[in-house]
Amino acid sequence: MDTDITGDAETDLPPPVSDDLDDNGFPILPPTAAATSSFADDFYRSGIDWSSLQLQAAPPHQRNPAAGTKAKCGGPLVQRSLFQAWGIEKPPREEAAQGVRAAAGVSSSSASHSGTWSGRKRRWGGDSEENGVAKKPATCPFYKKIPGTPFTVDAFRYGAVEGCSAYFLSHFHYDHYGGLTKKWCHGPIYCTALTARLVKMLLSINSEYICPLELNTEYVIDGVTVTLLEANHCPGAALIHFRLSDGKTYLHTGDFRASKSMQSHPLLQTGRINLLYLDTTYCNPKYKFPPQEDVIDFVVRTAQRYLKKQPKTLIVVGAYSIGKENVYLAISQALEVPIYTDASRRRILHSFGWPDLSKRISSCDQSSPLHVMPLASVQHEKLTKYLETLNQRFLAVLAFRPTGWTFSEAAGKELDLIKPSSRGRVTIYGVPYSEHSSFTELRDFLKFVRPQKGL
DNA sequence: GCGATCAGTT
DNA sequence: CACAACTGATCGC
Repeated sequence: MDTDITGDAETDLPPPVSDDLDDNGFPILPPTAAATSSFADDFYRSGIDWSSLQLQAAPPHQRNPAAGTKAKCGGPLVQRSLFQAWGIEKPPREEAAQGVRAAAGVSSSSASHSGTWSGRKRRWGGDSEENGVAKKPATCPFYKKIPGTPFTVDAFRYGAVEGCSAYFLSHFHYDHYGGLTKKWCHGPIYCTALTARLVKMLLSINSEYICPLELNTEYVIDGVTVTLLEANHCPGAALIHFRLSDGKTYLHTGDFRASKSMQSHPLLQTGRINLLYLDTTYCNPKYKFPPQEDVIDFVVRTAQRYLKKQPKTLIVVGAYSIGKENVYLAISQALEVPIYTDASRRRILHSFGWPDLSKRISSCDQSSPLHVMPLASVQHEKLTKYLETLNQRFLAVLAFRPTGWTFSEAAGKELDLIKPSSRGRVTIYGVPYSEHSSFTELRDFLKFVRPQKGL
């Protein structure tokens, strides 16, 4: 039977569901006596879209009712191994530990997000609740709230969040802005200027709610000092650094790709992060991928090679709405050709305000051998049709899918071992170009940041 | 018609 | 395969 996680925040213990252990041995809901309010419990109970995680302090202290409240009892954080941090002994199977993902592709619903962990479907969030609990959007999960502040991050699908007077948006990807519509009226939205432009342009949010912030600049918002840092994820993506009036410092990474250069930021060098909200998409050593520059270099060399053999080759790069720009920008620069893409993407790319990108964008598909398309279009059948469309201007297609995760061991370490898939005149390369941190990058970042070491 | 949610896709 | 980030279909009003 379904339980309602949308219930009031005061509901400490939702009634147990039928199958209450997932494949990894996590309690879906604490079996009665399980007084353990472990991180995993809270995590699982809080629903959906794990957009960022809070690495909580060591001892699973006294059960903390209302997982979502700001009564975060400020327990110190100790970062141990990533697995230990969530009480995962050892991944029983391969997919075991991968999970602690932020922002799983789990949609807004309050249902079945455990799919990412176990592949088993489960429902536990029916809105139509029997016992008279008013139906409302799923409650904002605890890990999207910043304790001790009236802030949430990437929490737009819960209507007005109680106690929230400022809503932060880490970056403009659907799984993070989901819920934002032109009817938004629950409070100011803080984000980078670039993200702000996209929010306004594509979601028609009323300007009065949009509050752009410059990177690397301190703002005092509701008594909290807030600084946005470059996240190295997609254009406009930011890490959010909070300094509370009591001196506590929190870092919310959103989605990010950790890098050495990040470590030179003054705010991260103080060693004074009390609480870390981490993007752990690839929180498993099995995910390896090379530095972005290496992948870009590989893509460029490959494109050049194909063009040499067949000058009438069309190069296609797949991309989501935003992200992966550097892949096609690099090709454009190396081959000295413009970038063609459709009108809607042109509008988005121009809105970045990046002259080096804007000046290379073309609106004529015949004039450029470099086309950017939605990832979903980068498949043999669609590209074959597309090629016909272009009417003899091109004789072959070389396409890249920057996928971000590596299935083949090979691609992780030796790019030149990547085998393309060819059908007829269409060749497709999956390349491990990631805009999330790899496991080792995550580990190095944690070692550097050392959330609350020694308190 | 619109938003919210679910299912499906690469 | 598994993953992020959609996209489209269906539901409820």
